[in-house]
Amino acid sequence: MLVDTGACERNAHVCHHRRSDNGCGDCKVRPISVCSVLSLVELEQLEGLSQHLTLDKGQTLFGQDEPASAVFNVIEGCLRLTRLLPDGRRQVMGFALPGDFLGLALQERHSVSAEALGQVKTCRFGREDFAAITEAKPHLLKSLHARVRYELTLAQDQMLLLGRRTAEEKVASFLLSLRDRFARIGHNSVTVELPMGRQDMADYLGLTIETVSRMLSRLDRAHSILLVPGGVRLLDAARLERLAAS
Amino acid sequence: MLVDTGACERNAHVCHHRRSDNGCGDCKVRPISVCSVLSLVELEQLEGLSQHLTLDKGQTLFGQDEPASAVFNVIEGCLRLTRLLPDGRRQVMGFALPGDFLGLALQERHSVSAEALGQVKTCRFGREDFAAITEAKPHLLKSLHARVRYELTLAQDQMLLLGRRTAEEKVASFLLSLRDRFARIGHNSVTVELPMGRQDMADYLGLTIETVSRMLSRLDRAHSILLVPGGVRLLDAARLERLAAS
DNA sequence: CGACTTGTTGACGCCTTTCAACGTTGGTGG
DNA sequence: CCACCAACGTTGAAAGGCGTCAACAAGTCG
Repeated sequence: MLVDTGACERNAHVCHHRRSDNGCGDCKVRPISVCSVLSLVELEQLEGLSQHLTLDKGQTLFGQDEPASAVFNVIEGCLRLTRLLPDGRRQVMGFALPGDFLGLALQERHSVSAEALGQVKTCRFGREDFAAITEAKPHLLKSLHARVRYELTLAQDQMLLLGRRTAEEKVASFLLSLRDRFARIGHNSVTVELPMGRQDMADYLGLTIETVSRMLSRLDRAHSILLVPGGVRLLDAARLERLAAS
Repeated sequence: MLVDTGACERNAHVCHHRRSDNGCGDCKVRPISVCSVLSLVELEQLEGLSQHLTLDKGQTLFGQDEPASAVFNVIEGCLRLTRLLPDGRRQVMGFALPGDFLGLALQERHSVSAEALGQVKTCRFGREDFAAITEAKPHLLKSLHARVRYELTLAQDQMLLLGRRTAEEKVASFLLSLRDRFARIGHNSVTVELPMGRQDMADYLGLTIETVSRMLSRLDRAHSILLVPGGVRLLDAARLERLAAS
């Protein structure tokens, strides 16, 4: 379980992008990322400082307690953000989707580790570079600030869920929030993709894998959802909302 | 449980402080508050925009979902930050101590309600005024940004605690973290004051009041702690650390 | 003192975990 | 093509930790 500094990027595919066809101007996630507040001129300045970085399923972008040498925009794919207890118990702090920014906390060391749940494409900025950019561009700092504040309210939602909700409420609430997140990045459907495994869901919701499986089965039997390979079809979202009791 | 806008300040003692003996220059919590990054000149500008506001035990500073019309520095006392589920279940998101800043999330509406656990003194800034100040002073924005980022890692700690720790670990961990927080604001002692009731601790840790009471009794019988009126004396902090398993 | 709030303790019950077995899927190689 | 295997998911039975219910103690305020 040891994670070296930079280990993450050893097997990853790095690409210093020049003013080519995958520059910032063509970035798929620009409108939903922190970069949305930057002008075209500013984006050109950014291009030289960023690298594209691709991870395969299971690879680690950065590890817990590892020096935070960079921050990332997620362009494509899904990552799992986890924190470990010394005895091996694991808490998934969240899942990062396209448009999300990794490294908001920007401490000396990463407080979580980030692992790819499938193929992932990211845009990497060195820590020093990024600090200099935010220093020079107050509106970017404000955008980042707004994002952390939003993350904080999400964390509070999760604290309420972990502390005061039953297993069934947790699972129902999780499916709905995932649907909403996918909707916000353009992937709008009654069928919600589940890029993470049952164990990841369990560690996110403070449950065991068996309980998650049982609750999904129960919702399926009640025709609230339909379990499909790789995801879930929400048949009765209204009932889920009632269960989630938000 | 209805909370009117401004209801908070109806019964509170408001004091527009002028360049008197309790101006920003003499502020007890300045070195540990967000204001620590401001120069004396800037503090003078601030004084006209701030009000002192005193609450008695049980009074509400602001309520959940109430429009966020102001932000606050806590000068003295302790507040409870809570979020409510429609059915009445409650999660305490945190406790605010002197030097803490309330309203960091700075959304349209407050995501939590803040209630005084004893007599509380705060320094109030109108939302518009405060937005203008941060707009004009980038270093204040950076200081606020650093604070939210820190809050976010604290929230992650709490998520790990809520999701993956046993009742005993939760209580032990809570006592230690409270000791550390008091230490950081100058109140350094083996006897940890508990300004909140058992129910508040329970709602913070995702437990019931009975379980909190039982765990405290168990730690007391094991001579790890000594229950004293209004607080706890930590007799064997090392054992607590081991229990907390951080 | 008496009513009320807050905290403690015990007995019991239930929801979730634990332990275990089985089914399913996907990749590999005979 | 299919046997084989490992990883993942599902389901059942039993156990246990924490919640629920209830009684009691302690402190507070009129």
